[in-house]
Amino acid sequence: MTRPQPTGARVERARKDSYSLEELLAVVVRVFIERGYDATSMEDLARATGRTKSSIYHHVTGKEQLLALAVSRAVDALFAVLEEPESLEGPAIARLEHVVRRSVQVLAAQLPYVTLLLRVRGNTDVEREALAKRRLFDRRLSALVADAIDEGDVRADLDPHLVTRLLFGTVNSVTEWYRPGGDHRSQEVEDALVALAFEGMRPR
Amino acid sequence: MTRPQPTGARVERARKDSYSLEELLAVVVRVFIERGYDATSMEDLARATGRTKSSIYHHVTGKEQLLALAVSRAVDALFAVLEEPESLEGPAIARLEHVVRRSVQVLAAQLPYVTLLLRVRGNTDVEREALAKRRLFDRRLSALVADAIDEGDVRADLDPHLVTRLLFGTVNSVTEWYRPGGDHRSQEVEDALVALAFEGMRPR
DNA sequence: GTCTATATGTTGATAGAC
DNA sequence: GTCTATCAACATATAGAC
Repeated sequence: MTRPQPTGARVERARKDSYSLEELLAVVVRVFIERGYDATSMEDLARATGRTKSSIYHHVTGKEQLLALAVSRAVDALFAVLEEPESLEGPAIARLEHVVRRSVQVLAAQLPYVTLLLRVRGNTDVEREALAKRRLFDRRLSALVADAIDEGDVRADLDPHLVTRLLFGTVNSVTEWYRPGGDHRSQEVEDALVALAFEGMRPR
Repeated sequence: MTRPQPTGARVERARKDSYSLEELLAVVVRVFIERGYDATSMEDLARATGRTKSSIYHHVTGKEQLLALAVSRAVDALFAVLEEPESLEGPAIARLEHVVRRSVQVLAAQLPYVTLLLRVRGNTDVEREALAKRRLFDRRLSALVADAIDEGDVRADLDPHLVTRLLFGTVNSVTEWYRPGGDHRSQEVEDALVALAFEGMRPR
């Protein structure tokens, strides 16, 4: 979903533009999350980046494109997980565990972008497209859970869709409190989440 | 947190005002959730309620008070759960299960208000106060989980705070997809969530 | 308790100088 | 590529008639 660098342009120029946009986006996303996308004005973004509104309009067509660029990073990273060999081969239960683990990793590594993706509501075209992508992702996960039930490795007494929703509700909820360098490390969260989801809270 | 009806006023009048505000609030909260609090204009609310902006200003001091009224309903309902006898007496594991079950019930019964509470970000005083209440609630839950670990009924190999966050992250994530009259009934969600949280996905 | 009309500020976006 | 200056649209909120 993200476009590769224009190969024809002078390398010096392309590199500089790209860096500029990347830098801009990092700041913008931080503000979008802090204040909410809608509550954030272009003036806020100008202040946060130390530039003027006009300068931002030189890089992007408007506020909505900034959102589009940000959520596409999250979407790309999450869908890439589904294409990894470990997500495609082997018993469904192992594929499911891999997708859960990698989702937590992506969430931690791309925290601002994933957070923004999960907060999208559907007011604009960009947001509706992002929601459509999320639904597509959910459908892939649901199939994985259903397969794991068929193979006898996930309990069959619960509705597969419900299990999917609760499982990835748990994964997604991590964006609400996980902070790099905070109380818990990414690896610890990943292990605890998998342990709880697969084995439960009670001692065995 | 919600004030009782003024007992001195004429009953007819008080009842009508109260009903009016309740009716207004129900519509307002629906729009807040649909479009997001910040993205919702007073004009949007006027249109949705079939009245004018001025008419709304006759009932409340402004947009922020509407948010305050809405989130206080959710806060009140959730804190009431913590004061129920089953939340205060008996083994910690049983108290924990009760709070989880009742939280899901409250979430389903007061879906719009709880949804709004969980989406609050902290831009205004009202939002910051709501966030403070949520932190207070979380601390009570964390103590419950810690007690259950001490009593040997929850596995001791995971950090209590982490378990709390994942457990109630799962509960809260239900607002993202649960709809009354939708695919799953409230009771089914409650049972599945408790089953997964306590026993895990794997067959025992 | 509702309305129309309007004050006052802020928004996203553009024009044009440097 | 950044700036200042500005626009038209829209925001919250209020005044005052009915």
